[in-house]
Amino acid sequence: MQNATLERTLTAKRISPTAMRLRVLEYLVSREAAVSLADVEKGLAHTDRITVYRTLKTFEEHHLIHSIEDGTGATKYALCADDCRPGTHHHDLHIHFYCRQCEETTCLPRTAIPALQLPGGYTAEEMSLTVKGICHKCSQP
Amino acid sequence: MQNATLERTLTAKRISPTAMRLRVLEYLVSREAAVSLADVEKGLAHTDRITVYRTLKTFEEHHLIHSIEDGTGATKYALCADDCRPGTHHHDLHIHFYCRQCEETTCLPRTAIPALQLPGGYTAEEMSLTVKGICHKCSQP
DNA sequence: AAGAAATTTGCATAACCGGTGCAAATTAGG
DNA sequence: CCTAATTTGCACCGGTTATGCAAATTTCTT
Repeated sequence: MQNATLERTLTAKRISPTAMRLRVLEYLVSREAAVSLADVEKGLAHTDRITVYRTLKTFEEHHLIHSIEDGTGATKYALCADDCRPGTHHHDLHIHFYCRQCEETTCLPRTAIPALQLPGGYTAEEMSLTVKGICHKCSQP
Repeated sequence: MQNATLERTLTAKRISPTAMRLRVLEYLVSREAAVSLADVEKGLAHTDRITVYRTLKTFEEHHLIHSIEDGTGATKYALCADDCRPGTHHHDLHIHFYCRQCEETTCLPRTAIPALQLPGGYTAEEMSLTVKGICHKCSQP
């Protein structure tokens, strides 16, 4: 992806486009599956783990990425959909699929979570639905 | 709860009723919300963290309790419903509710997860749905 | 363009959670 | 009651998340 495009992606979310952040974002868009902090650290040479950690936190605060708990112990991160801006941010209202074969976690944006009827008095603000199984790539014969 | 009742609960799941396990189980049934390893450690005096850890693992293996990832970083545990025995164990197929006010996680067994239609090629084996918001206790005026 | 202010980065360091190996203590079995 | 198996407690390890602080970079102002 063009550097100018990455830069516009950051400024659109009101994130100062520093060299570090451009590198992390470039890595994120190059990966299809959700990535962990360790993944980014390994994928980018000569980077400080703490800086990557804070970069991801900044991205998350500005709703450029969202975090995923897939049960592996390490928090994963994935780019938000384009229409995921503050105010209409739907808090990851899609399924996260963890494949126990390839051990990758992916977002399934086209699979909406059906509306739930919570017991009286309960108010839902966010929800996360993680499904574990075999993904379509690993199901190929 | 009577000690004999606790003991029967353990033996029914084929767990040897040692003193340690009876104490941990007594603590679990006394708590309404899901508890973390640290909670049990703090709730019971003169206990070794590792022993509690392994006790919880044993309980989980024998389907007496199930683990919950509520996004707080620490794994929580809650007693399984009575009909949750091996074979018909439904892998926590109910909603887990995390209240950001009281910071407690509870099971909502009467709120079933609606069936999902996954994209082609994907096979679901387990799933977990965690809802974050305000619980009925913290909604009281 | 230059200098000051604010932000970002990198290093040290630590808290916390989950986990393993091994020897002592406890429980179960004959 | 004595032996074998299980359980418990201590020492210790590793990974992830996190904070404080000084240096470097970026942004703002003149």
